[in-house]
Amino acid sequence: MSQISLTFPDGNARDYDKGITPAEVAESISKSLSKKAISATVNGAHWDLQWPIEDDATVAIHTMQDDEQALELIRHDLAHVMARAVQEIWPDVKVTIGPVRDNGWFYDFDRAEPFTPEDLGAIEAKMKDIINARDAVKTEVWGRDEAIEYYESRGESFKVELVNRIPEGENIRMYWHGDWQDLCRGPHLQHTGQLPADAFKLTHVAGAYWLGDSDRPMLQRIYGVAFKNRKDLKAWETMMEEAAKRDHRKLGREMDLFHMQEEAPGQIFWHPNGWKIYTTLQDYMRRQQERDGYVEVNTPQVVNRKLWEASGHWDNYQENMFIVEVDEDHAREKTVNALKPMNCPCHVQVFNQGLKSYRDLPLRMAEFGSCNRYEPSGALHGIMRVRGFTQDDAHIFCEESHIESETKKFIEFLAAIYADLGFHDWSIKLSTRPEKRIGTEESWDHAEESLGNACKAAGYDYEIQEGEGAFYGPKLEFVLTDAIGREWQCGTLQVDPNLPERLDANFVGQDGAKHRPVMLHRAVLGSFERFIGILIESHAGKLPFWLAPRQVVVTTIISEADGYADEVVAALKAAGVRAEADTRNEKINYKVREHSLAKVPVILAVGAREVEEKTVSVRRLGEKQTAVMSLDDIVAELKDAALAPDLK
RNA sequence: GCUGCUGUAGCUCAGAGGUAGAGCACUCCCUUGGUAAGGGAGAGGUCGAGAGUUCAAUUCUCUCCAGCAGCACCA
Repeated sequence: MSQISLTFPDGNARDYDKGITPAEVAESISKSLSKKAISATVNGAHWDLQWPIEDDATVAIHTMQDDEQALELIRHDLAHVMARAVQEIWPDVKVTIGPVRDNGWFYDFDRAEPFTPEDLGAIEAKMKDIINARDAVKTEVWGRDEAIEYYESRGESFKVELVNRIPEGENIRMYWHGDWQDLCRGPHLQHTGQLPADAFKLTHVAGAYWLGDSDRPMLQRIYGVAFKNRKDLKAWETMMEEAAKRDHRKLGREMDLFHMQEEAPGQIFWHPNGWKIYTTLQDYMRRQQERDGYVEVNTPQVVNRKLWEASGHWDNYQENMFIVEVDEDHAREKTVNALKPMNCPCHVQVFNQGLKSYRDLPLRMAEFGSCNRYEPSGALHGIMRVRGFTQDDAHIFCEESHIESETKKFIEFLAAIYADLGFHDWSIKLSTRPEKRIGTEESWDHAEESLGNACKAAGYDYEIQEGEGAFYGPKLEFVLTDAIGREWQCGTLQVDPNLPERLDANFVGQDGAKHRPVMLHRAVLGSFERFIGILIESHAGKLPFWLAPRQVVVTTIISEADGYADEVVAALKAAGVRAEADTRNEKINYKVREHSLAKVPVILAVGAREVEEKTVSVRRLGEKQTAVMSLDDIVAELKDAALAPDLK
């Protein structure tokens, strides 16, 4: 038998028989390692302990100390254990796929009856039995026909399809957890006893399409989460509770920001408090855009379908547009309009008025564009995904040669705004040409290169999303991370040579001939509605002072201080601070509690002493201590704090 | 749109085949109290909408609407 040389992480190499498995390697090193081993990394690939090694390789044996591999295996093996538990309880259920995802896994099942929350408990209990049984995991490579015959004989039609989808030349790997069998890529643990019986939880059931295709049958997906130990599971539960506390729908009600109701699904009734956030943010954005060389326009809401046909939206998005039919007197046919789902075609109309010269480019045309899209009912989510929204939209009409410099300028613009808004952790994704596309390879090369170069020139790295671009051009997506680590795609920049072509936009070049401009669609916040939702959740409602809708409440301790409270409020208002007095006949405890819950950043209390000394007792949100300050000092401080970051 | 679940007072929720209840919020009264709920009284509901079963429906059935969790979608 021929020998192979295995190199270990410490640099030492040893010769072994060809075809040796990591399990045997571990055994050769030490008894305890062989017991603790969970998997290996062989030449960079995550490797099952049972898979043979055929050539010289670098080998690292993993134990539960290696978080990345341990979690991957725990979650993956639990997916199998759950599927086994389900089939042991309900033998007629068909199994499909069960990958690792986020903090756990899911597994999709085909079963006529829906799973109930009580079922989840029963499955969990059965899973614990399987873990306690410490059943060995075994694996074999099978031939395609053999595997298909096996699954057909068991009526596992979804597995048959999966086997058929495995590309030629790839191993068809069969796994057993005890007697229970599944088709699986692996790797897996040595035995189910290596799983933590107290660190997983089945979270919920939901429908999911087979292979993610809405034309295919809907299966039942059971989600689970799993960690290395109970402590980590608890931490996850705490984190989920924290996220629930931050839910913008809950905070929106508690802070009296907005409401939504049945008669206008997917649309927002902004209350005075919420609208204050909105307008403050919009005023800020308007100042930024003016400073950065944009011109602001405003365009119609209801536009004849002819324009949408010309732009191509009618063909692609008719289903998602609000159609408005107008039956004009004496008209043979109704006029068909659509509420605008986006602003770009209208912006091209503005561009097309009058002759444009190359000297006019780049032309940066901005609009706080109110759009309406008939989003599928299941997509709606609070103010984050709505049917009526306003984008901080702009289109930069430019020449191809401007793409790079305009993109760099935009990235710097966006970076400054995110920083002002308190988001310092964000990243860029570059989506490149998809399979179905229009335009020449040269123009794609140029556009993709321009976007990449612009990122580098602005000093940012980017991640490439192969084939994720729009059919007409590549795009950048800007993803920010919020205070509890969740990611939100907000900003975007898309290169579009198509729409100017379709809507016949042109400019007179230096050569006196007509040329086609390129459009860059771009947004920083995305939509105000969604962005405000993100702000609320990221700050848990405790917005930065300048954005807080109610900045100061002056509470009285005794009614004799009412007049002074009004004086304090007047002084704050004169300084541009949003202040109100609370002179209700309630105790200070009561008032402090109420305004704290409403997330008012500063509570000023005034009683006999304050009236006497012309001071206020200052209590800041989130702090227990209070401090006495002179009226002049607090007004000066809050006057500054109330200014938007760009006005300081 | 699809699967499952939910819809009772402003909010959070309980309830039962015989037309409803709690806490908080609200109004009034007492209380002037020093930093996260002082006390008392009162008012408040076509039980999401429509149809069906029934002597009787808010409760059971069906349809619709909306919401929630996923999936699909997101120009």
